[in-house]
Amino acid sequence: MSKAQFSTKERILDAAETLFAQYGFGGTSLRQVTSQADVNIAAVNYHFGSKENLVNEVFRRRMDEMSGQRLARLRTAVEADPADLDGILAAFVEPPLAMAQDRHGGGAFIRVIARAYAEKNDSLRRFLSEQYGHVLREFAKAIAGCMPGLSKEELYWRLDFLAGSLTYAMADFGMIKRPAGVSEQEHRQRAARELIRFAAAGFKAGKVN
Amino acid sequence: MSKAQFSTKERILDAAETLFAQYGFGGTSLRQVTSQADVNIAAVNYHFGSKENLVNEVFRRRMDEMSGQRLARLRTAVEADPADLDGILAAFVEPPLAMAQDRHGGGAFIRVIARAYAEKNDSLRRFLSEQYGHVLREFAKAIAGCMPGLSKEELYWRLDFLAGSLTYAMADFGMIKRPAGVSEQEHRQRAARELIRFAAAGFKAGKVN
DNA sequence: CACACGCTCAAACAAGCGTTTGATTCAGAC
DNA sequence: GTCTGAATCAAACGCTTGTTTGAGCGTGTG
Repeated sequence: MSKAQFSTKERILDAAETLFAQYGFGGTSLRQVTSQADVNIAAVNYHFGSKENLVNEVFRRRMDEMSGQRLARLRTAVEADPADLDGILAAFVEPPLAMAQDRHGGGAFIRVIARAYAEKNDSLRRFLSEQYGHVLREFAKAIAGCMPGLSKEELYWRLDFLAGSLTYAMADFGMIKRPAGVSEQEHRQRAARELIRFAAAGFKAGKVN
Repeated sequence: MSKAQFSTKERILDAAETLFAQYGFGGTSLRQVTSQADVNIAAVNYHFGSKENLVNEVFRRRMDEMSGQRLARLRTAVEADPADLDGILAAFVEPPLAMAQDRHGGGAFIRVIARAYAEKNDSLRRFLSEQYGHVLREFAKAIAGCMPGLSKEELYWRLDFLAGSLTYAMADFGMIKRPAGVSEQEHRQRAARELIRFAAAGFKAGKVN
């Protein structure tokens, strides 16, 4: 957090990430960002050009890392046992949840993703689907390998449901609150286990009708 | 939409609902609302007192209806067969989905709910949990009746996952798009069936660990 | 030393925000 | 006819927004 250790650019990105997670993109002013980053207000437009560019940069910084982790874990899971659905779902669910509990780096980033979907920023969503859509397709392929009876359509429905549950859970939108006495890390790990269990059973459900 | 047919208050509520669904609460200005409603800007504060009050009223108008439908369907489902989890989940899932496809009334309202969670408007969330928290508790009780082995904690986790999937699906956040040639009504019904199937299997999953 | 360049700063910019004001309109009561 | 009170209106309020400006800083090069 000290001014000496991190560059102005990094401090702005960190502050923006935290505040976007808390208040959304539209709900966060550049004055909030620059104040928290201990930086002059003009620095944002100097380093990023505009607020919209800042939003994109906040994403780019973390998204590559997360997608890479997901794909790497997917590959090792499939190599170990291509029929292990739980392993595949863990590869999908755990990197974002791990990131969510990582305090130093993008602990807030996960909530920013949820924001992005909720605010329906079309240009941002297009950016995400263009840049990272192949990750979802990889997972769909792997899951299809586990579940030969499942139609492609059903598979995508259920991936949507999983993504919804994950987003919701990660953003603390729901009723479940971390109880006192339980560390945040334990809470996140519990969430991952519960979600994997829930989703695995859901994916294994018989065909509708 | 004509000025003669609906009161100023109703026109403001309709316009606000539509715009809130599209741009969020913070992203919608009162000038947008009053312009779309063909009403003077001062009318909002005259009839509602403040923007925050307007937001609450947009919710109150539809939420009572939706909660009533959910509870009514829950009661008949439990009376018919207290062990029928699918019936209980249908009582939870179908009223909002039906509302989402109702073009005349709150077709936009469902997305407004998703917004509400995403924007983490604390006062609004408090309002919702105070006014409509008992509905969730009723469902939790009914589901617990079906699933005697499930701990209260796990039950709430899974309700959160269901709510996440439902919100996500209703707001069209996901990848699944309605194919050409499929009516919106068919699409919504498909969504309901798929989600119930998915969630029922998830609820029936064994304990974690 | 002098010049140049990357960077930071206080200050101002126009535009938009939610809200308030005070005048005006208009139907119904007496 | 007069009075009343609800409803609507144009205009302005003070404030915050994202962005721009131009001066000034410090560092490294020639």
